[in-house]
Amino acid sequence: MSKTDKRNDILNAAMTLFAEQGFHGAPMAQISERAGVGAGTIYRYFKNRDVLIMEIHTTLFDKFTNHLKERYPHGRPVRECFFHIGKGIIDYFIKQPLEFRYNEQFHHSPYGLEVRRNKLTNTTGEHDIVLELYEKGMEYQVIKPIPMALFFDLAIAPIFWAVRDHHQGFIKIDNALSETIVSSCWDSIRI
Amino acid sequence: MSKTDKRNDILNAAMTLFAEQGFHGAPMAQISERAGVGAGTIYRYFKNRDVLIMEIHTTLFDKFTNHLKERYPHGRPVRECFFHIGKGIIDYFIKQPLEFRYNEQFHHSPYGLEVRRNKLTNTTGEHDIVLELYEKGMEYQVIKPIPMALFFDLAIAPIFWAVRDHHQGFIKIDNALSETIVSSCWDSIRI
DNA sequence: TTTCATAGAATGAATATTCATTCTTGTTTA
DNA sequence: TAAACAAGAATGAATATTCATTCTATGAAA
Repeated sequence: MSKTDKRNDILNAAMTLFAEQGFHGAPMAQISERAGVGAGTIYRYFKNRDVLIMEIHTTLFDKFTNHLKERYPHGRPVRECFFHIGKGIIDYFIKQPLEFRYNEQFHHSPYGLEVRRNKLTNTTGEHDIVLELYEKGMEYQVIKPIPMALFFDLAIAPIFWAVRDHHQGFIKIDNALSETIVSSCWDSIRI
Repeated sequence: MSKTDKRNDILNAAMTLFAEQGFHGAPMAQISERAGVGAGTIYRYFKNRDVLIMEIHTTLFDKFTNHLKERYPHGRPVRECFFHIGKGIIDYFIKQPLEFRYNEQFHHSPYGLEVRRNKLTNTTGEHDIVLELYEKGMEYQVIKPIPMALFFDLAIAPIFWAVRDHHQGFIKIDNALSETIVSSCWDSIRI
């Protein structure tokens, strides 16, 4: 087994256990067991628990944003871009329950706040498609004149809550309902 | 000091510490210290840690719903009722940062899922004003025909996210912005 | 009024457990 | 053979809960 294999096993095991049981329900011993490695081996690949948690996040985040960027309708109207993103988020996380749960855990932990803070304050750097959408929407005056953070809240919050409800069995999101959700979010931000 | 005083001291100390440091950042010893009681005393009033956490939630929840029910415009149009609730939530949690943070912690923990499950499945029992609003909206066809859980998601999620952003300093919610937020949520659910 | 007895409230040191991290020893690879 | 890798036992710190003991308030007895 190659070096990267083992590293991946650890990442996967940890992601699954954190998703299923929360950060505090998954001790390192359990992670190592599930990954099929010794407890000490984890520390050959990750300095400590926190680093492991952050590493999982960046790995998942990259995978997720790559998915969103696939077939992204660059240059098309703001509304169309918004629908691409909204439905893309739903599609992705409906198919990936564990990644979704990991994400939820992460963003409601101290780690998550840090990340969000960087995201919202560092306008420089990373080329974020949602941020770009906001700026374009403002420029062409197709969305309400509201602060960027609020734009995120209105546009994204119901989507995540709805996906959560789907996974918890409160609703069943099919294509039609997905359309309804994104369309409703659009109604809340469009002028 | 009366018996209820001491119980209240414990509830308050625990609520504050849980809000500030999360459930896992506040050991019982710290709670007892802050409450000004012995470590063992907590266990005279609460069977164990979990019971304490649940008890805080029900206490806060009662307080919160009572606030929402004050001057509730019974019998008025659905839109007006919705604005009362939406702005009521914002007002309340802007003024009560600690209760808000406790709430967030709670609802993103295993305890929270349990509570929400009961809420959405037990249609009998508690007389919930948001539920009533949903049914009335359906009846008069002033809101979109969507599942109840999704109604919650669209109507409430951005409000909570926005309040969180306010407390984290990303936006500043004044009266005007509060109106904008609730109005935007309304746009997403109205027909 | 003062003294004593009692209930039960309160305490916090002691206990038992859990868990991240390190260390020692053995194994594989180059 | 030397160097890197892996395993899992050992360590020590943290922490929820318990429980033997102390304290306090009330009221009866002297």
